[in-house]
Amino acid sequence: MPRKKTEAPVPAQARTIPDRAKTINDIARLADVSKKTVSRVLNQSPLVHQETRERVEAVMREFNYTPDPFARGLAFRRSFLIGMVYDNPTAQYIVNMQYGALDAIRDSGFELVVHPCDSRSPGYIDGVRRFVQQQKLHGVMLVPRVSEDQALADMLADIGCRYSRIASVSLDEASRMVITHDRDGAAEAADYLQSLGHRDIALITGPSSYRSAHERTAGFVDALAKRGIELPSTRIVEAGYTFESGVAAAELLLSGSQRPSAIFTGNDEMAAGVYKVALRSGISIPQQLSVIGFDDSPLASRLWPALSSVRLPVRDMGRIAASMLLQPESGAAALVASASVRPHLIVRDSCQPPAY
Amino acid sequence: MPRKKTEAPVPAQARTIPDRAKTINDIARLADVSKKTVSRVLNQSPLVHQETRERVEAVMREFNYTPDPFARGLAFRRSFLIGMVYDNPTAQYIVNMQYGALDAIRDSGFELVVHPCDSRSPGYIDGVRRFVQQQKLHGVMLVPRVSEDQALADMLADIGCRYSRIASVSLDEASRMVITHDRDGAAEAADYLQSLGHRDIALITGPSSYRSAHERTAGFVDALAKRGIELPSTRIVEAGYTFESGVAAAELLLSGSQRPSAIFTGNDEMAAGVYKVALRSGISIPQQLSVIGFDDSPLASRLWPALSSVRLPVRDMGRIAASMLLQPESGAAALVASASVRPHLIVRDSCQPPAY
DNA sequence: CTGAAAGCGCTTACAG
DNA sequence: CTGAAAGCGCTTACAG
Repeated sequence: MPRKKTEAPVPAQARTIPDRAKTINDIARLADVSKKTVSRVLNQSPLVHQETRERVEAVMREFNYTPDPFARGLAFRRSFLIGMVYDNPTAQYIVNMQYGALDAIRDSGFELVVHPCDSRSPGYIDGVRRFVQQQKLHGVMLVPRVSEDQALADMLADIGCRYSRIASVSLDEASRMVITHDRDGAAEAADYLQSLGHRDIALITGPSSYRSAHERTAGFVDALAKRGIELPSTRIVEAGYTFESGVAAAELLLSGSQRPSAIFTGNDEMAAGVYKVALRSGISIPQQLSVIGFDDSPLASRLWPALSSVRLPVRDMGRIAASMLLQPESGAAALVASASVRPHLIVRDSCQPPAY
Repeated sequence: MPRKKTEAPVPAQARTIPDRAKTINDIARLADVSKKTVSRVLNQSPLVHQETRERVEAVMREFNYTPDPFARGLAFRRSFLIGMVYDNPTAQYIVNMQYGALDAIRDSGFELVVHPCDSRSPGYIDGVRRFVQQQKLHGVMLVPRVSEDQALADMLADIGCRYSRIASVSLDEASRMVITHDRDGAAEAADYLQSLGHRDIALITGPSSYRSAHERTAGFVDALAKRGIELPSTRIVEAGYTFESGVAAAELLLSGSQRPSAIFTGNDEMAAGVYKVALRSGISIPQQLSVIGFDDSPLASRLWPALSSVRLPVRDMGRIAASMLLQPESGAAALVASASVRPHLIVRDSCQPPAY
């Protein structure tokens, strides 16, 4: 790739590139085009002669040129930053989602900016708005549970900020949704317990205000019903997705003389609560009690016996949600087909047939 | 705070502010000063008359003005972004550190950009350099274990990027260090076990290439020695900071007929491995075996019996490390006094006197 | 298909 | 203590 030093009658001086980062002007001079043409190449405009484009690209590559994101941000009135907005899910969930988003934006020139917030505080939507407008974000990923807040989505649409939402069911246009189908995962857990022979099964759910909790509960209850098992309301306890609330719910379910032979919990934290109550009461898992969690957090394999749990492909979810933001408006449709991810049950050592 | 509409003989037209975000020009016009003076107020220059400053600030407040970070970034050749560079510690650690950093930059106009990397891959330092230069980062926080890599720090110094390092011991100038004193935390664990009456104690360490592992080991061994207990080399097993490696190490230590009465592990993951082996072998915790972990991860309280563990104030560490980057060069000294954080033992249910 | 001019919203020299 | 000019590195709008 020789530099065509002698091709054009450009004075030597004009070819002298200072020893600092190259700018669009340097590239233009070296490629014997105007900066506007370089800009066109940068922005993939079709209005460039193939030969010209190649020459410009060669120079860019030779000098390892990347455009200044701040100059572009100023001119475009839009940055090359993707925001991730979330409200306190578990740490592993956040981190996996971040890895997924970073997978998607790697080598794209975009970067990831994080914005945790408290969706119960009154000013949180304003906080997100300031964040988005101040940083001129290219787009934001909405993670459960803020993804379920229609007022937030409305605000973003209002200010013209693109976004993608990750949720257990569709809440928006397909091009903005990553649907996780939690219902199917819960159904798989139900089928598995039924197939092992369990009939007296209990359920510890997350807070009913969470869409995911609702979906997981419905998926589990419906799948059991389909196999002829009706859960009495005494076998369904609502808890708060926390370890402590799981402990309290388990105490309720395991204290009576009529114990269920299996418990499904809306997440792994609450399953750990069930473990605590069972171990402390001398109820052995899985011999006397089968347990299934949801999330497949690291906790699941750390517990003993290792907890069977429904895994959500969180990293994939993050990758897809970020990709949706990068697509040009028109290309979003192409992604929709893959924008639906499926949970599946990871079987470990916490279940066996009931001891009747 | 009435707008002094009639004070200066400015034509009405000049006071008409379009209905878009205010710029420095709008503020200048409204405050009857030049944009340069507004810029001075923005940058806290002392070269502004007190009265002028107050007038400008009032206008800024009235119109909720915040400067455009991209325009500033372009002119300053430096952004208002803080980078966090890390190499795969546990999720909770990362998330807590992020919360701490966000605590520090809240309302400062800065934002946090995350950059996980793989310090074993050959090009990782180059990757960080591109990240820093491309985004013109204001500074980066180096989290263990990348914080221990002198080559990384040298590269950053080389390109003139400010940074702060979080590590168990001092590795750099005081103004760039948050020192976590892991040694003291491990010593506290040793003292506690000794005070309970344990004499035959074992240690599962992290990889010797990690500075934190070295410090935790040294702190534990030295504190025991100071109390007259020498650990034979057979009681010290090096593992990999992972659950699985903890299982393997525990199998080694718990298989013989001469079992130690207590085990201290370099992190909670490995302590969970000890739990697994003990539970599966019918060794009851804490009756037959006391265990102490390090990190106080969420896992610690989820295990049963709840694991005593040494807590590092990770969020504080993140807050301090980010604050150091925000200080003007001169002000860094003021922070040094507080830039040293102390671990402490959280006592739960995993230890009791040995059953001799 | 290509380019010269003006502008994005700030700052750094340089004057006064 | 304050300001007019030029510039940061890109893009948009307009010509050709």
